Amino acid sequence: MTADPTSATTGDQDRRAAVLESALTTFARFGYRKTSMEEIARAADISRPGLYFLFASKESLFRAAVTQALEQDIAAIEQILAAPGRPLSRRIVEAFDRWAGRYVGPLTRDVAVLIEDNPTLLGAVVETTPRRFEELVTAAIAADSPPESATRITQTLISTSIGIKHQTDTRAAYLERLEIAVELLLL
Amino acid sequence: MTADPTSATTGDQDRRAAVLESALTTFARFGYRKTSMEEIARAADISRPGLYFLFASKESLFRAAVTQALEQDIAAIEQILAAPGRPLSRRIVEAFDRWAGRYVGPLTRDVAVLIEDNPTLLGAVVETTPRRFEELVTAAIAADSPPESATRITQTLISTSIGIKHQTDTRAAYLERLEIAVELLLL
DNA sequence: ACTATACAAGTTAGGCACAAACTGTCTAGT
DNA sequence: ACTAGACAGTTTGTGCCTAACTTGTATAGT
Repeated sequence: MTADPTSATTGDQDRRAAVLESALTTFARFGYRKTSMEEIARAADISRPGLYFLFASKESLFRAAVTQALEQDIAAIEQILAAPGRPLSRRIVEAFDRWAGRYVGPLTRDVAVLIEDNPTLLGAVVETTPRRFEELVTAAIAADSPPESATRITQTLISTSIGIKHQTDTRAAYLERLEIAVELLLL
Repeated sequence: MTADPTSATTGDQDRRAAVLESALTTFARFGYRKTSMEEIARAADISRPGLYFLFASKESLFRAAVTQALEQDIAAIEQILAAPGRPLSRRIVEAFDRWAGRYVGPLTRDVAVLIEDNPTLLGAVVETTPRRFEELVTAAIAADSPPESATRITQTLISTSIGIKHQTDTRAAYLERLEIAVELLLL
């Protein structure tokens, strides 16, 4: 008998996840076109044919990398917003930080641009995930506010977050401005 | 004796202003580089050498066009915010509409990008005018709110406006979203 | 106070050949 | 379940040339 197939599958998925994570940062640094499969393989410490063993093509790899990052972000945001002890404004700020603040820094600040610039390469995830984020934030706010104004507060906060992302260069600056906006809008 | 020099000078300035206005829309359509002096002259219904009689170079023409537009915007915004009868939120919305909503439409939506893409061509106007806009809005809000929170409300509104500008395609959509934000932030 | 025409100097665009790099696949090896 | 190496077919970058265009100016005319 060989090794337990379940753990073997888990090992596969771990490897895939690790490759996708490093691949996304590589894509973020150089953009989709200028990132070669060789560079991705080197960053993941595997051979280039081995990379093709894990992913059928560069395009599907890119899709998987973005999808994984978005799903992990959504999962983390669900956790953050569900934490019962912390005040609402604190949870909202942390949710936005995970959603947008992560992608402000000089290194990975182009992930958002990367996604926006290649809409055809990515499936419906790019459309549905922001909507999911909006739903989560709206639900969290609706616990403390009338539900009708919760959607308006959420939409305004999302716009504000986008604006701040364009105005600031560091994650700290983004957070500072966002905290003010959340404080003003959640009263 | 020849014609009155004062009226002659005024005529010059009117012609200059009209040329600058059409030149700005032409720049907005094709960008700075791809707009030729011939096109600008044609749009202004004068000859190309005549254009050089009014402006020494393409660069100074561009600078003058942007400067004039910004100064006219600021002047109009001063008028809007100073109108005593209208409610504050209405005046704020109209001020932002003049400041940013004007540059959302499909035709002239790239004026902001145009300005941001050519920082070296433009002098300090591009830095000082947004600051002036912020000061005007802050002063208007400070009439109804504690001055300390007025600056924070203004900064947040500016960020929100930038975000909405990136999310919407039409001036009407921009206005709709902005009105919600102003209503939420001015309570 | 302009227009029309023309011109020099410089920049840009298009075409084309050729070298380099990239993707996706295969084979052999461990 | 991989790695190393190699390979075909295609895409991409580069150097170079020429034609077209652009800027700024000058001249003559009204």
